[in-house]
Amino acid sequence: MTDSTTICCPPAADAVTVPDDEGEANEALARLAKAIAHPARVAIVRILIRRRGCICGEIVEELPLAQSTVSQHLKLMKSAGLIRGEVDGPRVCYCVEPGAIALLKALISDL
Amino acid sequence: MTDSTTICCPPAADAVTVPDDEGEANEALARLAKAIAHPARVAIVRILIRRRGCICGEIVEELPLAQSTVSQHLKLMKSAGLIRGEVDGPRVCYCVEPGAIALLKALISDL
DNA sequence: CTACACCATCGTATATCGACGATGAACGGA
DNA sequence: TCCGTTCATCGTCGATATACGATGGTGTAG
Repeated sequence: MTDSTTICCPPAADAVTVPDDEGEANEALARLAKAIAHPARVAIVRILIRRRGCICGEIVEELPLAQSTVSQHLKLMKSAGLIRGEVDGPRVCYCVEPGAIALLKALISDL
Repeated sequence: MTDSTTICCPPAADAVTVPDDEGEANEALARLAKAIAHPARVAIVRILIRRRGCICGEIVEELPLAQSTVSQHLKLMKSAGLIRGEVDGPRVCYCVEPGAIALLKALISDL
């Protein structure tokens, strides 16, 4: 079974909890905005959303960047809580964290 | 006439044009996201939205930052096209660029 | 067990950010 | 005209971002 779509990728986004405190909301928005504040990272997020299933090596193939550079971008977004990565044998399965995307959308639209 | 609300601050956001090309959309989203990828800048944007009128020295008073630091953040957001600044005598009137906010919201919600 | 594929990490170099104090430029009021 | 207010810019410093090649670690296949 090498079908990556069965490994990770949570079901869907449930309720989003926007922070009450404005300072916390500012920090959360700044953190998530920074996570996509680069064209390559926006492209990665789009890829992860488009293919519901997760990937990693395929991302490298779709972008004009070195493998180490893509890995760095993934690490940055993972530490920001925007994406998730799970090991599937020799490969790693990345996917968007649904709650984080929903929170980002809520924080932006509440502006 | 020192009423700053009469100086700048455009009427409202009209139609938003999201770029067709995905690469351009990625760059636009990354540029706008970077403009708010800092808690202080999110706070500034909120201030500019809350008071419909524009400000500048008042921003410095509301934030725990030096005047030069606030000026740098304003410059960064202005060069990103997120805000606008018009001279009103000795003071400068800042306000949000409605189209840019609308574009940001559209790009995020289209994710 | 060996070899390969996949990905993370390290090390490096350059550029930008983020903060501050100090200085400069523009304008209005006395 | 001279002064005070307001804001931008300069110079500096440490921290972070961005990119790459090289290396290492882990798991699968043969």
